[in-house]
Amino acid sequence: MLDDRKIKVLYAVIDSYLISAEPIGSRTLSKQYNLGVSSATIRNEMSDLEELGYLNKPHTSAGRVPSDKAYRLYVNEILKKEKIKIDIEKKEEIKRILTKESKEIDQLIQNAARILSAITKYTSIAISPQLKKIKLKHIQLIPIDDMEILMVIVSDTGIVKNTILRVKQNIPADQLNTISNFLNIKLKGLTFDEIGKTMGDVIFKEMYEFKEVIDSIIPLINQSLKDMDNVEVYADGVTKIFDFPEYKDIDKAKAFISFIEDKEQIANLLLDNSLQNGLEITIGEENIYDPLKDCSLITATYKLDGKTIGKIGVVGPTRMDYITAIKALRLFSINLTEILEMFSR
Amino acid sequence: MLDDRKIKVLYAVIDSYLISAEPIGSRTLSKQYNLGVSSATIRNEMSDLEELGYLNKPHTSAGRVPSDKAYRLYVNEILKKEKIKIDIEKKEEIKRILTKESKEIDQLIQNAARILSAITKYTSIAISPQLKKIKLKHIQLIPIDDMEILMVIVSDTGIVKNTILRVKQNIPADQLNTISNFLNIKLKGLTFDEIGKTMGDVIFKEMYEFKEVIDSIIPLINQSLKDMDNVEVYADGVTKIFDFPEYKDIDKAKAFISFIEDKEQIANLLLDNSLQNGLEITIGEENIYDPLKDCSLITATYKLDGKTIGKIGVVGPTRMDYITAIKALRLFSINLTEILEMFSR
DNA sequence: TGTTAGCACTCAAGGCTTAAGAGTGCTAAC
DNA sequence: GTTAGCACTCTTAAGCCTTGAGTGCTAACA
Repeated sequence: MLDDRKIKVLYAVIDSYLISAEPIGSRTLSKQYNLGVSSATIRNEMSDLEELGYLNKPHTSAGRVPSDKAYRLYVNEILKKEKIKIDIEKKEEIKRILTKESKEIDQLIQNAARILSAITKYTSIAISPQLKKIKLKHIQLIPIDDMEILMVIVSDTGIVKNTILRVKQNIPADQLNTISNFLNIKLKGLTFDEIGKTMGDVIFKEMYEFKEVIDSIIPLINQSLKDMDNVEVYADGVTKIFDFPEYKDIDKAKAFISFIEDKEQIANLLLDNSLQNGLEITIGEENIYDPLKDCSLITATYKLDGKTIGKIGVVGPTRMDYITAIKALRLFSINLTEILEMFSR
Repeated sequence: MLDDRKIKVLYAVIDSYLISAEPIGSRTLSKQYNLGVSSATIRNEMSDLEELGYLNKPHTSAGRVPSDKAYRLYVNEILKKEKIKIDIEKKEEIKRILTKESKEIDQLIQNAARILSAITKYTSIAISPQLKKIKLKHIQLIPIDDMEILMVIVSDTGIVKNTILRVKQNIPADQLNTISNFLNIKLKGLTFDEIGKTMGDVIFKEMYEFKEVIDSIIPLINQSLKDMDNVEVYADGVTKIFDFPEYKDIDKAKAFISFIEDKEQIANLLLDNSLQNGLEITIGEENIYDPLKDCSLITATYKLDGKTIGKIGVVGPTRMDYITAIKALRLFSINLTEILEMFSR
């Protein structure tokens, strides 16, 4: 469908537009790119490419601009050719920094978002792991006051969460200890999902002697688990969007920043296609969310125990430097997975 | 120095500018405000006011605009006259919402920032309490793995912090328990400041039998305490700045948003004058930080045990609705203090 | 003496026109 | 099939003019 020369012309247009953000015409193209044919011929090819939907004209005499379809072709080709080898040295350097600066997982993801944005010059977004998929490593109930119990939960990824449970009667420390130990034995190694389901059954049958105490605690634990299931959303480099001429328009910039600031929406965005594995690129109109319809979103997942547990990505104009962005995301995907592996050991 | 009529004219200019954001001329002023004199007289008064530094002219034929000095006069007058009675009903409603939606202190401050921004239509910023000033309620060391100990710290405001300590040798659970109990007895009720100072002394003398174990833990605990001393910074409604015509300029908007996004800078800003008590208003050039030099910043403190432990504020154009903002901040100051009181009980 | 009307003057902003420049599409010749 | 040439299109920037809001000064008035 697209012969060799058409591809060449198309790539030249894309290349030029990635750099300049200006529509390009046949004559300029023939001067700047050594295509071996005259501007008139290029003109004809460009006309064909427009008809095929790969190029757009902002107006009659303005030169042409790549369409989403063109970027899609271009990106698919990049991915196919595996041009994108990550720089091992850079990877290791970033891994060092991340490991050094991050003591817990939330911090790790936040730092990753920060560095990713700094490297790519685009806005970065990320979600921290969904607890549902993470395994319990330790649970402990600690008496604080007469009516207050601190519940501490440690996951296998090193995440620690605590909730203060307010109970109606005083529960002696040794009872709490016994209960803690029991819960540990029964629940250790289960995901939070599984805990949610089995909790009721197990407890009521086997811990009859502490029934009264447990009755008052169990709903609180369940509630706490539910509360914990919020994924954290991080964004960094939001104002980088101002660097792109396509966002010189204040309303567009506002829409973009407002969108990124809305953590809930970003969570939905990143949880879409339910953490499907690997690298994902959504170009322009392919995006569901309106403010992203002239952006491209590139995301990568990170894993633990072979299971995808979170996502990190960059957002920029469709005219973005896909190669750099893809490289960076591959790199972070691998690094995060490796560091999480270390954390959980 | 300023006679009655000058004040009247000045206030009319301010009033008009607060609403319209446009420079106002003598004729328009005389038509819209019932000042009882002709535009020519107003013209003379405005000329005087300009000479005195209360009015500025954007250019020769553009009408006049209040200066920072004018706003300062205006604001001082507002504060003096105590015009600003807070709406008890509204206060209680917000208190209800805050109490309902906030389980821990960080969440409380974040929610407060969110609601404050929604009410005032300005960008809000806040810092969570500085741990230094907060008292320890409970500390517990929990064994997790062979080489890992979880340290949980509960403050009197209900803040819970944990750190995983990695130690070199396995420490038996009962030893950890003994140490925990000892630490609790010795440190309970002290502020983190005081703990940092006395820790070394107390421990080494009295816990000789666990010296070896403690030697390996103490530095880790100290480090953790230091790590914890980061105040959290929250901002909300950042994009509200786009609603003001003075920020239609993209570079100004970028500078503003970049500034607000820089949490460290905001922390410095709010920690300035070291949490001096009460309401504070900084107008335009009074601000130290460049991006705020045409903004006004209004902050209020919140307290615990009579001690100021944090700050919340709004940032807007100097042309801001001071009365609403001041009312809102008074209200949040009181509410946060009251809710913290509840939390710590 | 303070107030006011009147008038000349200033300046920004918006509208119009024009010219320049980049580009297209078509045609005819190579 | 490729290319040169040309008429045509459309945006952008510059220049010019007009309009309108506003100022400051002067002279007259109460």
